[in-house]
Amino acid sequence: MPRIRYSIGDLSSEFGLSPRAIRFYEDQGLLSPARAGANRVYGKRDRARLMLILRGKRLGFSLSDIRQFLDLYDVDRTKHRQMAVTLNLTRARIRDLELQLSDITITLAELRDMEAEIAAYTETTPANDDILMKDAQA
Amino acid sequence: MPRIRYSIGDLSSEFGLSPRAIRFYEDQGLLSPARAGANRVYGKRDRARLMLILRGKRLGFSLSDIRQFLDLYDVDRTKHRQMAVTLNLTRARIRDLELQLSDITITLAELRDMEAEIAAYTETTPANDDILMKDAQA
DNA sequence: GCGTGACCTTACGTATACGTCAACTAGATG
DNA sequence: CATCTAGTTGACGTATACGTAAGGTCACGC
Repeated sequence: MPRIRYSIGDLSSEFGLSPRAIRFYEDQGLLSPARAGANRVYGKRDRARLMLILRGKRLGFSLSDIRQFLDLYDVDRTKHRQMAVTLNLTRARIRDLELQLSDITITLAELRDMEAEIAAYTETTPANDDILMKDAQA
Repeated sequence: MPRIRYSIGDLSSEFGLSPRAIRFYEDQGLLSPARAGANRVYGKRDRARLMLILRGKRLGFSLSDIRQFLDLYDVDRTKHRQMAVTLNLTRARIRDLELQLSDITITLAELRDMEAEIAAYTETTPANDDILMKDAQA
């Protein structure tokens, strides 16, 4: 069976984040490891929570979002409230990302136009005119 | 012919940004309006620059990026250096956005999975198990 | 007894783009 | 004259997620 006690360095190197970051999550109330004297001692549960945190981050949630479902994850035995909250946050996040997606798509199109025009310009090398001014007119 | 002198309030309300923002651009070296006493007086050129700034922002460039081509825009008569720099910044930005795009696409897929699973879960309402733990295992 | 490594706390620094006072001045208006 | 409006500068506040000293503790090995 796997180890069940980890130092901050263990988790740090296992997951490739700084000890500072892990302590920061604790400051923010996302973790609360046991202590051996002054040293933090993480158990299986703490490690699982850390994995949830990292997953949440990969999905673009803020630490306070993550704290929300992490808190519920502890308290709510039936998991219904947790599920509901998580679902809400998830849907909100999806909406965000969908917006970003269309923004980025549009912006990319503009930038590619710009790139093409500049490239064409610098190849033919006329002498004057201004790409950037294109839609910056009154 | 259109007006050729604008107060900070004129530009502020025309473009829908705060006077504070406009002064901030000046602090950052993006603008340098004339003065009438202590008051800022913006000319046609300043207004054009402000439009370039806003366009740059829409395209997601940082103010320091924008300052780069704005600086060159003034000095470089032939525009070759400006074009080159702008082209580089544009291509870098395109790479950024392409990365973001794939990140978002992937994340969206994950989130939609998550949403579906949670929704299914809360409908059938079993009693235990944990969606979030899905890939948070050792 | 001493150096080393891993850990600890406190607390300021970083980046970005402004927001938000505070305190003051100049010009126009009633 | 009093007030209102628009403008000015300076400086601290905001949000996020840590980085980065600086200095101290503790166990281990030699």
